[in-house]
Amino acid sequence: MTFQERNLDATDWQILAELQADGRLSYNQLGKRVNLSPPAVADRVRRLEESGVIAGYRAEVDPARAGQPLSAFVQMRCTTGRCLLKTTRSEDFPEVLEIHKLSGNSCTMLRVRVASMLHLEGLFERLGEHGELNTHVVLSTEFEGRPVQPPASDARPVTRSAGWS
Amino acid sequence: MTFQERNLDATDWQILAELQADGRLSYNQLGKRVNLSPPAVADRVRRLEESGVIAGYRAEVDPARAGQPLSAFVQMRCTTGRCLLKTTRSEDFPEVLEIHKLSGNSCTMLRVRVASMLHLEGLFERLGEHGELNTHVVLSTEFEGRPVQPPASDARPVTRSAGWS
DNA sequence: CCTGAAATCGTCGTTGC
DNA sequence: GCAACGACGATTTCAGG
Repeated sequence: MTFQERNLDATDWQILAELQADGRLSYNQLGKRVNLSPPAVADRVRRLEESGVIAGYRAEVDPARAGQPLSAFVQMRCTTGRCLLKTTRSEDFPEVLEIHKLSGNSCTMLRVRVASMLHLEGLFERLGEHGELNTHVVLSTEFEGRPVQPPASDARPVTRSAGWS
Repeated sequence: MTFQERNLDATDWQILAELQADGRLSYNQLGKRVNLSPPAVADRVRRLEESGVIAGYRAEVDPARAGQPLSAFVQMRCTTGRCLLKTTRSEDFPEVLEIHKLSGNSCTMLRVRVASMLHLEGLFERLGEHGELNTHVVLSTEFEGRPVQPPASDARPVTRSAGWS
């Protein structure tokens, strides 16, 4: 699929907001909230799906209530030739929920989720084989999963005079 | 709601796996995949919802295709009395997708998402008012949103002899 | 937990603006 | 090109065993 960025109007963003809040809204209810007929919203939603803006629909599982209350961030500075991304497959580390390549000193940023401190310790030991770790245990999460929102209309974030400050 | 951790059997985990992959599965299709009748799976799903294991159903929006291709992690070391958590409301920073309180040196870990480098620069300047920043721009994301999976049956991650190594 | 029937919803083709 | 109307098919839900 070619990567074309669709032009989203206000109605599209309204639809995205509703479906990010409740992915199981019927086209009937969704149509009422955005002031469109059910077939009209169905058409728009289908276009959003086909263009990839809507990547899918997921049930959100509360990890704590599913028996995995501990999470952490792990910055990795991979040993040359032993980078986690190249020497292992994702199935070897089911506790790793996300892997991001970073700029800067750290090679990658990992997000992990485990059942207990014992699991976390064991995971850190296994990850340590692949490089230098910098771990941050999450004490609590203020919020996450905030919906993607339309960019601010005043697109210019700061006004500065030319030259160095 | 009291925080009771439900006992999930193999069928529950199977249901959770399917609904995390596709949150819009009908009870008909879901029943076929887990070998249950539609009313039976509907009952199980309803119990999972009411117990909070299933926190909700969300449409997953691809931020890049929605015009916000840049993301970053921000570790904050809040200035005393100016902690971001206490002096601002979340609406003041719509670019912040997640806020986690951390152990260790950093006060909090933020996950941010913006439309351009100019936005990112402006956001960093605004966040800088609240404490010391340590920013990590994401170059690419290997994967994220991996589903919550059942804990491994061999719950003991490592075997070690007593005493210091 | 499975089988049947009624109500609701999604889908499709058509028409009108 | 987009939105509203109407009929068919599927799904959800409730009753009973």
